[in-house]
Amino acid sequence: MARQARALATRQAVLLAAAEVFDERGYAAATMSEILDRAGVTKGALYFHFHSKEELALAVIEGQGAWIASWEPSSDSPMQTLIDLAYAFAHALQEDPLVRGSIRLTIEHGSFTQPQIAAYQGWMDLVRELLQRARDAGELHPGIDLAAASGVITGAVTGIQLSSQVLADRRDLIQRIAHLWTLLLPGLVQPHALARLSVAERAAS
Amino acid sequence: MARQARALATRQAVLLAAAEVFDERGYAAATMSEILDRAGVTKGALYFHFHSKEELALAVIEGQGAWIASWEPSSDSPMQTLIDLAYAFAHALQEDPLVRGSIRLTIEHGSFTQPQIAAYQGWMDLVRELLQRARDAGELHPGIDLAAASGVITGAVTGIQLSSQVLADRRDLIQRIAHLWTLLLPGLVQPHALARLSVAERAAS
DNA sequence: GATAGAATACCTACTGGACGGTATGCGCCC
DNA sequence: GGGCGCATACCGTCCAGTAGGTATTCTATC
Repeated sequence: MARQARALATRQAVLLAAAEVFDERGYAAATMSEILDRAGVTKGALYFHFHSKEELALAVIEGQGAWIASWEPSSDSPMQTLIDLAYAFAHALQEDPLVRGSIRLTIEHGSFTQPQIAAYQGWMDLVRELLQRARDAGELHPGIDLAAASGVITGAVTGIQLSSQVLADRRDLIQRIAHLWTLLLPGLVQPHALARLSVAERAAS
Repeated sequence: MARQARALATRQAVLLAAAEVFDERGYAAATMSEILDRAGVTKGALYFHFHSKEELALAVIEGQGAWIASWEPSSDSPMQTLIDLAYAFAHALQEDPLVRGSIRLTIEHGSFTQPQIAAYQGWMDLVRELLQRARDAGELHPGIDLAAASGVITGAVTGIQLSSQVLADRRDLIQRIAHLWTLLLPGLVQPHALARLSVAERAAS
């Protein structure tokens, strides 16, 4: 382990640089040279750790799963947890290059289809599970289609994130998420539950 | 006009082929050769009509504006018109290659930023105007922020379209749009108006 | 309504550069 | 001293764009 300390550092540097470049340019327009330069690493070093551009991209996409796995649900009501998740994700999109790059690669379709679908599915599963718990807690309207609702929520967050990125470099992302929840919750949760939810972002725990 | 008949045909063929390839591959991964082949046209012909790859892409993006301009609002309530617009757009995404390519180029950011923002803005303006009329007609909840709502709606449609594309090649797009409206309308319109709206797709006029 | 000639529309062959990937070699730590 | 981690130089390919020539169609003049 110790002898790999340097190796691990360069690997991380490459991964970070790759995520940044993929985020800014997209997969096809990203060049290995730019990743090299930004990581401050030579070609030999990069290709020692990642055998191809595609493998590198897949490693970046993995970052998404890592973020989901590392996310800790608040000990609040399921619905409130879902709301908080959206804000936590929004902040990750603003600050964590790996998440940013990962999302862009997931959204761009063409080369990878398989892992992209898996990444999407990871999100939908998480949202759906929270919705399920919200239903069990009696927060949701009766008759809500959980699969449909989780599809709408993930899709809407995806799109809102995207338009915020194109129009304002994600600076207004938090606000837009707030607007989304404001409009979406009345169709989702029962009035008594709605009254107890804080739609705006809450202070980080 | 008559003397340009042939020229116009090839120009259209190129534009169509370009839209298809851009839709399938994205801007950077799209090659002029593939566009050439698919259009059944030679390089000289293409470069006579479009002087660069970028110019070609911009021409495709224009298709979006053309679609908006050619769209005719139904003579129904403003809110119903907005709902119908989403379905009409969904069908265009399923069937009209120019719209498909146009959307992908708009969503991919990087090279064009300026025209992309304009395209986005066109959509938001249209949605906002319909919302304004809906408010004037007393359909909306009081206190709805029109700018915020139009941002949420366009963003949500964008993202839902995208996830439908990645996950199911847009086959379930109509359904997903229906789910979106089902969840979104209660937070947007007043109960008496909601009762009069048909959320599902209506037969084409 | 034929003819010249001038645009217009298109074709083919080519070029320079950039890109992803590789081969080979060298130092440094266990 | 052996393999892990990295450096450098190089290769083949592909791509956007161009140069220069050719066909096609319109216009003008008779």
